[in-house]
Amino acid sequence: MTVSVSSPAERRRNKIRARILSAAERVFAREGAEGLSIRRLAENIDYSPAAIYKYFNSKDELVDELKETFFELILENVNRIADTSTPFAERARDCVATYVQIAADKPHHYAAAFTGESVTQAPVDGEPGFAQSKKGQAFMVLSGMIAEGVEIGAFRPDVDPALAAKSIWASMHGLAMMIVHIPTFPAFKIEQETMSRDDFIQFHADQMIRGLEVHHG
Amino acid sequence: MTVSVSSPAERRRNKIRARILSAAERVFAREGAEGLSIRRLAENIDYSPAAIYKYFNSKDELVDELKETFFELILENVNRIADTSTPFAERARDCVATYVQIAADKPHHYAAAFTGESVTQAPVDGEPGFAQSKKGQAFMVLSGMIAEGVEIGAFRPDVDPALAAKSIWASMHGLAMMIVHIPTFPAFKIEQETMSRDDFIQFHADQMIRGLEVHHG
DNA sequence: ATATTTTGGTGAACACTGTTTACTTTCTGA
DNA sequence: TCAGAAAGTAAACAGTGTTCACCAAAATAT
Repeated sequence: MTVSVSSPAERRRNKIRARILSAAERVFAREGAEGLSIRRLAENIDYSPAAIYKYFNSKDELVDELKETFFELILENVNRIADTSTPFAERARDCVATYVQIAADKPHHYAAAFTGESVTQAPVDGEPGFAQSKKGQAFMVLSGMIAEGVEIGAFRPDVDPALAAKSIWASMHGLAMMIVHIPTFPAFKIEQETMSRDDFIQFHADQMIRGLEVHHG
Repeated sequence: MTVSVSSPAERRRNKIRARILSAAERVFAREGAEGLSIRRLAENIDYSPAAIYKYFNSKDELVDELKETFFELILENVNRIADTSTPFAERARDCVATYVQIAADKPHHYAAAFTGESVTQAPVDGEPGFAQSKKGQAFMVLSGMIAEGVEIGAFRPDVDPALAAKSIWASMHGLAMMIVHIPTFPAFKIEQETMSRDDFIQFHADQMIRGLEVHHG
């Protein structure tokens, strides 16, 4: 084993890999996976199309890496909020809100992160480490927060945190997907008089959390 | 104008159109839009690829028709349930459950119905009749049911039906998408001990509705 | 310093895709 | 019967992801 953790050749290679990813990121953010063609990408970075295959085994692997770093971004933000000491209810809402907002900011990333997940295709034995994936980690943070809510006494004592987390995650996901696919959501363009997107996100988060709260009528 | 509402030529044409759609439906259900190629489709029905363009202007238009009839299926079922006289709470849950279940049955249809909706692309002026589309009608049914819930007194009097409907629709949509993209949802394959899918759908529906109910503590 | 192997890069091809064009055949309406 | 429309087709265009044989340069080993 060499003593230097990264040889010059290795660093040079990583640099080019990063340049490819960076160029890919730019066009992917605007046009999604369909719009990102190997040939166009190669032209952008002034290489031959085949060269890219020296750095990535396939286009799918390349965009997988884009998706993973995207969820890393979500995870970082959500985690940062989850660790603050603001009141529990606010904190929970803020987590949901930033999750959805980041999704709305990079719609192609978010949609692809789930869509590409192989519709209907059987999981490849145990799923390649959902718990390890950034997506899985983001879910764990959410799940942990809900457990905290139960401990604190903010939520009904009979809620199963793992179960409730899945339900809330689904609801969050739904709102994110709606915004991603219907750019004007929650408006339908017919109606002019509607709540702003940010307000609606808050409203939705409240609605979700209300389902877990103890009924203090 | 001819006296016969459909000439023999016209009927023949519709028959072939239907055969194309039927063949397309079969492969689309299994492999989605990507797997459905004009050439394969043409081979299935024993025509030349170009022939299909005498019946449809583009592949997109063809699959749009598949998606629309799919949402027609959802609309019919949800409508049928909404019109029964079973207790309100059950009825509401059943609507959600069947919506999600039909989505789970034809994952490619459901995913495509939203995914193809043009991510991030500006709506083509007023959206081509969302209220007229089967999707829009399905939303109206939901919205109506919630309004009914408010009148009945089952829901808090301060809920805006249109707003709540959007929130619930988003939550429904999220669960449907989760199931579509993660075939084992709500399990993550790591954990063996989990609630069954149907039970989870019920749980999720309860959770959503609880957010609207009056707090009878 | 020389020989050898690995790496980075390429042009050309393969097997696909949706779509269009020019052309022929078939059917239909007057 | 005959003009014109409709139905159907082969071939090509312009893309796509990917692979293969090949070459040069750099890293490694002798």
